[in-house]
Amino acid sequence: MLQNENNSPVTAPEVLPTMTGTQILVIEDDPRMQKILHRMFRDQGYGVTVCGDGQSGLDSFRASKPAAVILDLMLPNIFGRDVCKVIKAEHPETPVIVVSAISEVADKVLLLELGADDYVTKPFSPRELMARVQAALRRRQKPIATVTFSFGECEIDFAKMSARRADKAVSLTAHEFKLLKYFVEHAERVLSREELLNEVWGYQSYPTTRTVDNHILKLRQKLEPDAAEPRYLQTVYGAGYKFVP
Amino acid sequence: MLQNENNSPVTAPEVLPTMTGTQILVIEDDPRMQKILHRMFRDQGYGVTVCGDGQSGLDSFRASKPAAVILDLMLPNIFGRDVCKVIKAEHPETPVIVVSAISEVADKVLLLELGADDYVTKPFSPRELMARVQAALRRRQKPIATVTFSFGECEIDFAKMSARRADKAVSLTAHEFKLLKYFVEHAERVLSREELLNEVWGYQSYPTTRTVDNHILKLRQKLEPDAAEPRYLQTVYGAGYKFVP
DNA sequence: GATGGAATGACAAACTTCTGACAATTAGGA
DNA sequence: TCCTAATTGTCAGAAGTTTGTCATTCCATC
Repeated sequence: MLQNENNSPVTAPEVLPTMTGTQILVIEDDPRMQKILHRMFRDQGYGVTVCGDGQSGLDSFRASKPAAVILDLMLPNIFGRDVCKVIKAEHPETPVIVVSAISEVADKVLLLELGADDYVTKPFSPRELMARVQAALRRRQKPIATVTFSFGECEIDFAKMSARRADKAVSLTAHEFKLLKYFVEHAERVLSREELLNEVWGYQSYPTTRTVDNHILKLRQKLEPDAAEPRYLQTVYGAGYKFVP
Repeated sequence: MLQNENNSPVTAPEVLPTMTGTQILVIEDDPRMQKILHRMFRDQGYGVTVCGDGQSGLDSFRASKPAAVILDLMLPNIFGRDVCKVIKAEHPETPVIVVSAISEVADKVLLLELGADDYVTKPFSPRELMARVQAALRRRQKPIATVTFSFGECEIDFAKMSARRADKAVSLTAHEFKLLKYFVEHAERVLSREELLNEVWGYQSYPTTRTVDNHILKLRQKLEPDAAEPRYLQTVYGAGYKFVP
């Protein structure tokens, strides 16, 4: 279903069809290692993106905002260490686990100086890498301690990107999830449309504020008991919206 | 008069102290760009200082302590990167957003190494720069999540835009919150209608002074134990009003 | 092309703000 | 103390904004 299954190297970002699950970005140039890592994480239920070089890795990182990055330090084009630095600068919360052949203690220090969260030296056991990634993810999970969040008769699983209302599955789009997540993470606070546009939609696109309203509408229709009388996604007239669980 | 909501007191949950006109320092040598940036931030309600070179920029920075710095990397005299370094060394909390023609990843790394908080590459959309500045400012004030203020039997939460009196929810409009916030921030001081109109209503609109009275009336009705005998929002005959908690 | 999500535009509905009039109050001088 | 002028309180609609909602268009993906 994707080229990692055979042995050809992947250079362009390869996103898996199955978008569910926590996203892991693997930046690795060795085709064999690509394959191993990909299968490993996929089998554990993660979504995996594999990039063959630093540049496409960075691009993919910006595009998909993965939950964690596995980075091989031996990369063409850009040095792995620079990739690490940029990622850490742009998004310090994202755990970066470095895979390398380095064994020198001095170099390990350097590594951690780059901002890497952890490192695994080749050759490594898959289980060790997996354990370290999961540990790193666990450490980072402050904003939403539990991957699932409940309010009223709704239950949201942000990791699985699935939602249920009154025990019936409700399908939300990617944007709707993002928006809902931002609300959950900033519960009770009044959030202006501007802020929502910036934080949820990002800086590249500039939709009208009407867009926000529309998505709120959709969320209400899908999650509120009575969309006409919103209880959780409240309008704050003249200011924005706020989420009250 | 809508999107400057983000820097005006109530709509974006802001920190209590010093809410009047957030100051932005623009260090940019190109006169045309100076004009554009100046107008842009001014229109959004920010106070703007523009400097044409690094040295005066640094001087201004030290003198006025702006809330954020917009820095063009192509500067005469001192290199932009040095300006950035110095600012970050002297005052690490101040967000520095770099504007440059750089697009190379390697250079971006360098940029972030300098301590810049974000960067925008030319040509950029004004909205993107604005969005990034606002995002940077927002990030800086996160620690103070809820800002509540109490007086008498009233409790105000400016972040949630909610108010209670004697444990009963009271609904205030956006303007009423803004006004109340300004009073809270300048407690005990006599505030003239002129000042209130300028600071709370902004420079775009020019309502009559009767408007202020009306809003005071509303606030009194909603928050005072006896609106006819105001205790907290006092009238100072011939001068204005003052808030006494 | 067909599909589904996202964005936009338009219009009505909901809500807030403003205005102007008049009443009530205050200050200060006769 | 009384009177006058100025200032402030209060109210009810008018005027203006903001939001809900739907239909339509756009866009990318299949």
